[in-house]
Amino acid sequence: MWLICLLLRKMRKMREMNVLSESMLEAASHTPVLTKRGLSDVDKKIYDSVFNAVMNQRLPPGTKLTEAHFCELFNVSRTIVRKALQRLAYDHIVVIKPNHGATVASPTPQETREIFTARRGVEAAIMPLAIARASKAQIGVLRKLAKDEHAAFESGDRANWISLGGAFHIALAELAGNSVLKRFLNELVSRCSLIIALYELPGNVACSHDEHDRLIDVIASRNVEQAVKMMEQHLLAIEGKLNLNDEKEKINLAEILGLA
Amino acid sequence: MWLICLLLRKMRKMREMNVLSESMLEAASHTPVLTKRGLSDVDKKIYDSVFNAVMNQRLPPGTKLTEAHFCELFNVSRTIVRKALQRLAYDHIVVIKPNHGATVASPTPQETREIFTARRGVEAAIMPLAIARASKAQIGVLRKLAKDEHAAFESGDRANWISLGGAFHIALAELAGNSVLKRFLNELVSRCSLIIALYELPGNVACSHDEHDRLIDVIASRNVEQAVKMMEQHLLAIEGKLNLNDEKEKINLAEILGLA
DNA sequence: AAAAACAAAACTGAATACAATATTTATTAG
DNA sequence: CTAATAAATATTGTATTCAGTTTTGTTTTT
Repeated sequence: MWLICLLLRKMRKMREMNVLSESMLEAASHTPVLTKRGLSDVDKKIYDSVFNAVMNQRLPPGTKLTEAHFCELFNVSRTIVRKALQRLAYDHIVVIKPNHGATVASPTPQETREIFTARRGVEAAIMPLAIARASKAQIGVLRKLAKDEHAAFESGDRANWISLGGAFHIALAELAGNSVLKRFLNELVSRCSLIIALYELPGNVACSHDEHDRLIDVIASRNVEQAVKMMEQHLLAIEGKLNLNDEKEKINLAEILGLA
Repeated sequence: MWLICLLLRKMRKMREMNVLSESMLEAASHTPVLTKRGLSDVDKKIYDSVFNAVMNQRLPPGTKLTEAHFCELFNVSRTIVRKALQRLAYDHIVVIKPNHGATVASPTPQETREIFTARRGVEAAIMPLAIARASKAQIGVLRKLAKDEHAAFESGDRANWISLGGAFHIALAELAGNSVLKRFLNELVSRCSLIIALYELPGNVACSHDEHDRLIDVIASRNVEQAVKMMEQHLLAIEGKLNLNDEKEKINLAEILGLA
């Protein structure tokens, strides 16, 4: 009995205490020490490096991000590292607990539902603006993105494909020409990427290629009402494919231990 | 001729270089040095103090916020002050320019339009959620807020009245039960308060008391479609009362100098 | 007298140092 | 050998220090 207890505790730790390995952050150091002036820029590099690693699912949720580690990797003081981590925390990519440092966020099912609800709202607000400003050329850009996404899917590059799926939505926000909504969507899309990494049922697809294509068609036809509706359906479909029962953890632990 | 030039330069400086005076931040120091442990909390105090001062229009847009000043006021090191200022910058309450420090944000007309557009979208997303969860008691809370708002208006306490006007919308977001949308709206409402301070035509009212009352009626009747529409109208009305011509500055300078 | 150049002060940017807290490892009693 | 305890280590929180930049004030030059 105590053995199971011990194992359970260990399992929980293993899950929560992923450790940052350098391979997770694509070689971002190699700072050629050409920082002419005191100008920083490095904090942005750290931010992007973590952000991209999370988006591409190289940094799994729960991974501990130790400040000192980044100091080595980027050759800066903790001052800079902390700045980057605090910004990441603000964007809900990482979570900072006082005296416990930063870890990659792992949204709960409840949070997930809230995020998707918010995203539906924001994308609904974006759509009419995007349609109003969509030129032939810009629709071409969207089509290009959908094509790339399809290619990534075919080639089996799952991480890249998820990333491109997000890029399509970001491009739409860009098109809308509202920097506030774009920033909101940016946060939501990246958090959704995190969520998909956490909750997507294996073998399932997050965002089918055709749906984006059909969305582009409706946008091109400038049918606002239909476009908004289709976007909502699209997002509901993505959410529906997640495994969001709140008892995920329990179930997993049970099956890992070969019980039940 | 050079005198006019000099005056113009001085005027511009006066406008942009408001100086933080302690009276602007309601007595927030008085730290009884009871910080038992290293636990901070102070950065939140600084954040709130600035935030409230901006919301209540005690800190006008453009005011320079010097780090050292806050160090004295709150008896902490610049580390803490910087953390608070960076968070404020993230929420677009203040703007940080490299090597120039933090100043209270002064949104441009273009930004203003984007903020209001975003706000219409976010509030439209919030409304159905709020209606779905609105109990009798919660509607009572809304009515109480509207009443307080009316009282503040009657008593001529303009700052408090604007603040309460925002509080009504925040309460609605709270009711919706979506923390993400609530956070978005929080940012938008506070930025709108800033904007009203900057752009509202004197003698105009930002948010008429009756409108909130009528909104509550529609919410109580659970008519989602009508409520969304009314909210949109309400926000458009607020925006419409602003003086958003891009040449505001030029005009003001000219009339200040008594020319034209 | 106006403009330019220089000097001083104020302020921000970033690294380091020190203190507090958490986590791990070692130790010892049961 | 387990469980509890204590030391050691690692990590975060905050203050201080030094360096670089901007602003301000003064002097010098034309």
